[in-house]
Amino acid sequence: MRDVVEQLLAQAINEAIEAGEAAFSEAPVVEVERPRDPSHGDWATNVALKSARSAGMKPRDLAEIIARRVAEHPDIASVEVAGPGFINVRLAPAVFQREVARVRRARERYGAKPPLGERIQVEFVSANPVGPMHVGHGRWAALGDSIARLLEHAGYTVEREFYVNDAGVQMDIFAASVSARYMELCGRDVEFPEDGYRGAYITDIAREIFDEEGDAWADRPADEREAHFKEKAYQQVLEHLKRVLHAFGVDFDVWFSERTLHAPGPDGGPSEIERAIARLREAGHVYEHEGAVWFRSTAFGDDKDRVLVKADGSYTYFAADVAYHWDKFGVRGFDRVIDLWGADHHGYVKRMEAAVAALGFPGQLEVIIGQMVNLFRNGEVVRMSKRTGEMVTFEELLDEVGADAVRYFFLRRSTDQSLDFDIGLAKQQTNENPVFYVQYAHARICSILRKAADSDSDDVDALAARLVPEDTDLSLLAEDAELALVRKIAEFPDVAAAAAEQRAPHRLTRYAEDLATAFHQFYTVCRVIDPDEPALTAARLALCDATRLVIAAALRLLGVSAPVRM
RNA sequence: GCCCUCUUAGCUCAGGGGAUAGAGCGUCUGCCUCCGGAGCAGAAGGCCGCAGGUUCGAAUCCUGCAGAGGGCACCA
Repeated sequence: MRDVVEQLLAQAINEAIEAGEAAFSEAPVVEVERPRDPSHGDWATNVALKSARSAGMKPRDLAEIIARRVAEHPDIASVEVAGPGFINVRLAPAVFQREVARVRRARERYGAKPPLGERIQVEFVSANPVGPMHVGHGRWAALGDSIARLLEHAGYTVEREFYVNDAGVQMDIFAASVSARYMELCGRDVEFPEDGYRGAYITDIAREIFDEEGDAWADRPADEREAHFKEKAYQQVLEHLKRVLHAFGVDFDVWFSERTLHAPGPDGGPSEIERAIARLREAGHVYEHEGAVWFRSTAFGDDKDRVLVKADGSYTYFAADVAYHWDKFGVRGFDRVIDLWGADHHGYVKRMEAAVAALGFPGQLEVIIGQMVNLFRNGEVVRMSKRTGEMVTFEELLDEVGADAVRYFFLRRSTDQSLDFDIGLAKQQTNENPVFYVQYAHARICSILRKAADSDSDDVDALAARLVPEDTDLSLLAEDAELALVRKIAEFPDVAAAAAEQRAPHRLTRYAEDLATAFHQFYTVCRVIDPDEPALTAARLALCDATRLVIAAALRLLGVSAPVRM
């Protein structure tokens, strides 16, 4: 709706120019906004304030000229010039009434853009496959998936990717830890690795191997045993990750193994890491110093240069990441890549951006830093420590609270804000819980549709189609509460577009709550089903149905279900 | 020491350079002969951390300061 109003105003300005009423040394750019105060109309623009100088006129005089032109359009109910030179526009009810029909036609595609032909990769979670997901990973999962949904809605072609760090030292420690627990189960006296993982899940994995394969591995050489256990345990953790994420409504298109970057090329040639470093070297961004190979990242805005190959000849984690990002851009050809990292990785952003720029894709990597989750239970902090193993895993949280509430709460805060999650509150099914407030509005509408159709069916789409014919007269929707609700509905495309552009799903949670409120207000004031007023009933059912569809659309972008009953 | 994020109502937080700064919770007052009260209406509550600057206009942009959290490896 924003673009329509902007176009209308731009057209009015052009008419004024053609009529010789105004001349600009610089072409005015029209931007409209929704006034905070509804008494100021549906949309407002400051174009007269902005371009008064280039027109050589007083802002208010210019505003008057534009306003007079705009007022002639049939979609405009009224125009006024206010304050220093704002132009406030009120749209005709017919504009909003048309929007109800548009929603019911477009359904979940309401506000969605046609394909732009631009491919974006969103990489998120990417937890080390050495243990269960923790609660913070859950937040990245909700965030990454919702951002992906928003981008798809905005017309991008999106791939979701999970980077599996299956090649590093962490994996060795992991294997050694499982091996030690296994030996304990076999009754052998072994020392647990000092830096090993002490979580109970390590013992669980060891027991599973023990139950399956007995104590046969106890007498084999340690490195052979650990190599075997590494793969077994790795597969188990990967299955765990996939299962939990799927239960959370998050499914990745690609699980990218770090090992493939270290492996020799298809013809036995250099690995992807070696090729990526060679590429940087050819571009002149690599030098040697004290036996190590360095990337001159300072040339691209980093604080200091970074090591790619250590003096002992092994690659840094960063070298693998350079190769990984070469693969994203150079091999797979994404137009844009969004990496979602935890706050503890923010120091890594500059060097990664530098590497991507050096590889020839400046500005195409976007790193989003998500803040942490602090877990509470009824006001008391729940401590989480991976080392000691005393932790609430994400799976436990999911089991206890449920996917809908967890996702909604994780998405309700802005990304750069750390999040206090209270398990007790999220489980509460009361008005303190915004998820239920929104879902309740949806279920309530479904109940109205069932009642109007005198049916007990859960197929509300079919009920709505039957109850509201195509030619329903929507001009009967004229009460304040009705128009306020339609206005809120009509905001959805702009809100979804802004949320996508800003990578900010939390805007949608707020919108969903506002929409639910507008519906409840309407419902309190207007009786929907009235046997004496069949035409009005049909119009109001159409409005209810449009509300239902938009609530469902908003929740879908958040990855939260829209229940038909509660 | 350097870098990143945050600081808005009693609490938890929204706020895309604009008009009288918003929501939820909490507190107080009302609304059920009627489609789901998991609802609705109203009241009280603010030096937008502090100080400068840019602008016709700043909670919003810039600089400095203070406070909170996180990060600073030839770790991953």
